[in-house]
Amino acid sequence: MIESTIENTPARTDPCKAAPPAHPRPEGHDRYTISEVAAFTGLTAHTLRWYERIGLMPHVDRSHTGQRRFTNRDLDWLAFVGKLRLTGMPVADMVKYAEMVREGEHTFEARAELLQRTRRDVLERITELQDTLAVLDHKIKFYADARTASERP
Amino acid sequence: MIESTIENTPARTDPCKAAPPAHPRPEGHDRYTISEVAAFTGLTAHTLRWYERIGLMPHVDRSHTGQRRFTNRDLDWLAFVGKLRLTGMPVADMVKYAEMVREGEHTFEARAELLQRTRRDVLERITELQDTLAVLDHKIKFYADARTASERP
DNA sequence: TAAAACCTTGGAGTGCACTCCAAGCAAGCC
DNA sequence: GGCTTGCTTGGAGTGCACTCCAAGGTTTTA
Repeated sequence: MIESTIENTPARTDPCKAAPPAHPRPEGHDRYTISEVAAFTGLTAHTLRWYERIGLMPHVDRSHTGQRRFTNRDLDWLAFVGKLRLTGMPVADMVKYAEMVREGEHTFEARAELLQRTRRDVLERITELQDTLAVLDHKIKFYADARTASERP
Repeated sequence: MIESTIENTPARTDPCKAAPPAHPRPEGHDRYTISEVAAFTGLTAHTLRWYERIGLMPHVDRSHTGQRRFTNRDLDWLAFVGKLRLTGMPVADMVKYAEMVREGEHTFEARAELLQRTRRDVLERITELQDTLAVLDHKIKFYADARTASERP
C-alpha cells in the first residue's frame, strides 16, 4: 500500500476528453490562493470556503497570516469531488466519503461500497438519458417533418 | 398536419426499458383523479397542482364540482415533462415550452430549437457521466486491489 | 346516513446547494 | 506611505423545486 491517507487520484494521465472550462493547472510550486483555485476548478471562493466548513476538504494548509494555501493534492481532490457532483450525489454523501478518507484504511470497504452504489446510479442515469434522447429525437423529427410538409405542400 | 395544438406523444411503442416505479396506465375511461395520476406518474398531488399553477399543464378538465379530471393526453404530457425533467431542464424552460405548445403551430421552429438545445445538453451530460464512470471504476479497482493485497500478503 | 377518505384553495414552509454581506486584516504596486 | 485588490470570519440571504397547511367541500364505503 503506497497510498497515504488521502488517496491518489489517477494522476490525470488521460486528458483526451475536452478539458472543463478552466482547469489548466500551472506547474506552480504547490501553494495556490483561494482565487487561483477558484479559477482552476470553476468553483467560487465562497463555495471553496463552504466546502471546507462542511468537512468536504481535507484540512487546507494556511499561510503564516492565516490565508488558505491549496496544494496540488487539494486540486486533485476537488477534481474528484467535481466528478461526484456530476453524478448527482448529495453533498452530504460526499462529506461522508471525505470523513471515511480521513479515518484511514479501515474504511476501504465502506468507501468501495459507496462508490459502487454511485456507479450503479450513474449507469442508471445514463440509461435514462439515452431513453430521453430517443424521445427528443422523435419530437425533433416531428417538427422537421412538419417544416418539410409546409415547404412542399 | 394531423396534430392538434397539443402534440402527439409517441404512443409509447417502446417499453423495452424497465418501466418507472408506477406507470401501469389502466384502460380507464380517460378521467383520472389527481391521486390516480399521482400513482401513475410518481409525482405527488401537490406537485401536480403546482405544475398547473405555474402553467406547466395544458388546462386540466374539471368535474361539475370543480375537482380535477386528468385525461390520457394529460398523462402523455406528464410523461414527456418527466423526460425533460430527467435532462435537468429548469422548470421555467419547460413552462416556456408549454406556452409555445398552447400558442399553436407558429412556434414549431422555436420549439424545435429548444429541444435541439436540450438534446445537445443531454449528449454532453452523457459524456460527462461516462467520464465519471471511468474515474469511479479506477477508484473501485484501487480498493479491490487493496483488499486482494491484504488477503494475500 | 354517517364515517372515512379524498379533493379544493392561497399561501407559507422546507431542503439543498450555494451565494452574499460587513467589517476588518493582508499583499502587491507606485 | 498610501492605494487597490484580495483574503478572513460567522451568519444571513437566494433560487429552485417542491412540500405542506388549514379550513372547508365532495365522494366512497359500510
